[in-house]
Parts: sequence; structure tokens; C-alpha cells
Amino acid sequence: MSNIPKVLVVDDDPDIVEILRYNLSLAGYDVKSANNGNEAVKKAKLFIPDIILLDIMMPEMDGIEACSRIKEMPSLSNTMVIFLSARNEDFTQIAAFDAGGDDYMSKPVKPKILLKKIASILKRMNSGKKESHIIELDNIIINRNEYKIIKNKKDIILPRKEFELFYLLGSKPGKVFTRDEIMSKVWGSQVIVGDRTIDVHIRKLREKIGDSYFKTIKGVGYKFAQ
Amino acid sequence: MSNIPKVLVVDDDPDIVEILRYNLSLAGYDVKSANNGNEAVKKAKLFIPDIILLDIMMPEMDGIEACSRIKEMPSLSNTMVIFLSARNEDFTQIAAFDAGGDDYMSKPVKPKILLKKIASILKRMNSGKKESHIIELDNIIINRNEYKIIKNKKDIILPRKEFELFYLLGSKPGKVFTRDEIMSKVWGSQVIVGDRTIDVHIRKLREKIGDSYFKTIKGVGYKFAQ
DNA sequence: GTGCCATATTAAGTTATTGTTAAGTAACAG
DNA sequence: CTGTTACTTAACAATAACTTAATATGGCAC
Repeated sequence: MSNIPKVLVVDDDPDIVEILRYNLSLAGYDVKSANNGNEAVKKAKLFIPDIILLDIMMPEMDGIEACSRIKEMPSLSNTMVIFLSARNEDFTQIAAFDAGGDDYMSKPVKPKILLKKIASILKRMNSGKKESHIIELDNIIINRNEYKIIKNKKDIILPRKEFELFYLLGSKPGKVFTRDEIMSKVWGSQVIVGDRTIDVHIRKLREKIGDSYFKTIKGVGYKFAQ
Repeated sequence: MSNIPKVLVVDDDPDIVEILRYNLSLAGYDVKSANNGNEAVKKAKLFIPDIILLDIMMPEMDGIEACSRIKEMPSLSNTMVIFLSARNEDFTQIAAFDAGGDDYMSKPVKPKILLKKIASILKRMNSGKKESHIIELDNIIINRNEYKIIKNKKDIILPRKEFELFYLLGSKPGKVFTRDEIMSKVWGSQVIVGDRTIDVHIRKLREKIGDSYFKTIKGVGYKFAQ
């Protein structure tokens, strides 16, 4: 999750979309919207939202079906789906959960309560990440807030990609990160860059931080070793 | 979280406690209960539940207050609080979330839906946990995350194919893996390599790990033997 | 023992993957 | 617009990993 949480609002009623969009934007979220299930799936794939607010009854593709498809996509494994629906029969709610939905709210939704719920879910999502934004290793401190490295009390400024790469490897010293993993976490799943790009960045890190810290596991990936 | 998820049910109405306890027990949860906020806090401290179902209006200490106290306790940082209340005014729900509550459901609750919701929350909680990918044998640890072997507290780095081969054999000590099995699991079904390739890799393992660990079953395959 | 077969062993190829360098392109600040 | 920095790519080198080939060994049936 980036700094600003992303929310995808899906409803075929433009008024509802507008109300939700207004409230969510005001609360500081990055909001996008879709008008039916089909569109929702497409936009979710590109947008990679943290939360999807999903109506159930919609033309083209209903919310339950859309949710199923969304939950199949690995890139959206960290996305929470909250159903919003006027249909309150038990079986609908159960179907919603069975489709992989994470929560269910009855319409009409009160924006204030929805916001609280979203905040609560986001808090829960972030609590899993024990990233303090500051990683301390032997004699190296990676400070994400200030985007700099301190090694032996000396500051080292790294460009963004190099920093992200170092931050990733440093987040779990010893763990081997595969090239795919590195690719998707530092570059994102959409971006496609050549094979040597990672190597070159590793090269730069070895130059700036120290050769011995970055270990190559041939055929697998790289790891940070103290 | 242990194997069986633990749920603490808190309500001053014995009937509700009973209904919930019945349904949750039937679903395989480890259930305990409390009749007011005070008792809830005490029992939570001892029981360390994964989920607390918390009524709001109760004698001695209300649910909101209880939630605040529970959320202050570090040992309960992984516990989810779901409020169950007949009070549906906005300000009550907001107060519930402000007190650190993770969810809010209106009474009367439908057991089926409650169970779905709990299952959904637990799924989320567990998804954060990674599989270990670590095999522990007598005095050898095969650590897939770091792609290394630890034997008698000493690290041994293996190239990929050797590691995969060892990992396969080590995954079921004593089991004989046929050459075909090894071939398809380590090399993949498409790859075609000569007969001696496996032998050579076994050789390397015997060199690096120890001769006695890898037993040849002539005409069949190999096994790892402690 | 002899011959046969499967596996062991070794060293020498062969390939795949990564390292390195330099140059090209894009992004951005001033 | 210009200069700078960051990022990517391409070409080639280096190397580790992997495979193969050649030969040895050892068990077993006859």
C-alpha cells in the first residue's frame, strides 16, 4: 500500500458513486469508480486499490461475480472487498462472503460510519506490516522517512529505485528475494523492464554500500547478508 | 493463533450468550464467555482470544469502555473486537470504532452470517502468516527462505539444483524417490537430461552434506536417511 | 570367476545466468 | 532550454552451474 490508500467505488447509481467519491476524497483517499462489475474488474486490475466498495445488483456483471474474479487475481490479494447492498436477505450476504468478500454493509450507508469502517480496516491491514520505516542493521540504518542510508554514521543518499531495492532486501536480512519478487515489489507488476536492470541496480548498491552485503543466489535471486 | 480459533462472547443476556456459544462451538471454535465489561477484560487477559464478540450495553462496565481497555493491552494486539449491539445510532457505532473496535454488527445477529464474518476475519488474520519453508532434520536445517542449509550450526550454500534436490529428499526422510520423480520435480517435466545428471548432483550433496545421508536404492532411486 | 547392469566418480565441456561497462533515453530542476 | 541525475538498455565478459562423456566400481546372476 502506498502512502495514500486507494479506494475503488463500484455502483451503477451515479448518485451513490458521487456521494461516496465526495466523502472518500474529502477524507484523503485516492478514489476511482466503476459502474458495473465488468468495469470494476478491469479497473481494479490497473488501479490495484486497497479497498473496493462493491454494489451487488448491477448490469453487465453483478458484484458477487465481480468479487469472485477479483479474488482470483494474485495482484489483488491484498485488496479488501466491502459489499454495499440494499439486498439484506441472509442468502445474499452469505453468497457475498462465499465469493470472498471481506465485509458486508447494508444500504443506505452512512458516510461517517463507512469512513470509520474503512479506517478500521486499513489500520488492520497496516498493522500486519511491522515496517517501522526505519530498518536497523549491523552498522547500517535505512531511514525511509528521510530516504537515506546511514552507514558508520555517514549519510548515503540513494536514488529512488536503488533505495527501494535496498529497503526491500534489508527488510528481511537473509531472505532470498527472487527476481520476480523484486520486480513486482520495486517496479510494480505492470512495469516490464529488461533482465539486466536489476543487476545494474545491485551493482550500484554494491558500489555504494559495500560488495559483501549483497549476495547472489544464482538462478534464484538476491539477498542481503550481514 | 493456535490451531483452533478462540472466541470470547460477552453479553449480559444469558440467552444470547447461549445461542452464540452453541453456534460457535458447533462451528469448531474454542468459546468462552463473560457477562459484563469487567469480566470481559479479565477473561480476555487470560484467554487471549482471537476474536471478541462484545455487547455494548452491559452493567458494571459497558462494551465501549471494555474495548478501550482491551485495546491497550499489548498481549491482545492480535485480537479482533466485533461489537454486537441493538443500539444502531450513528454516534454509538462511531464511538465503537473510536474505541478501537474492528467491526460492528447490529442485533439481532443471524448466526450464519456472524459465522461467515468470523471466518472471513480469521482468513485475513492467517493470510499474513507465511508458510515456513523450513525443514528441520536431526542436526540439519533446510531453510528455503534463505536458500541455505545449516548443519551443526554451520551454513552450507548449495547451488539451485542441488538445493532443490536436497529439499525434495529432505521433505520426506526415509521415502524413496524414484529417478522419474526426482526428474519431474527438480528438473520439470519438459526438460530432458541424461541419466548421469542426477547421480552427479547426488555426488555433490554427499560431498557437501555427508556421504551417509543419501542412500541409493539400486534400480529404484534415492532416499534421505538420518 | 565372468559378464552384465546400474550407479559412482572425475574431469572436461557447455550453457545459463549474472557482472560490468558504456551509451542512450527519460525525467526533472533551475 | 539546458544541464543534471536517474533509469534503462545493449553488448560483451566472466563465472558459476549444470550436463555430459569416459571410465571405474560393485553387486548379482549364471
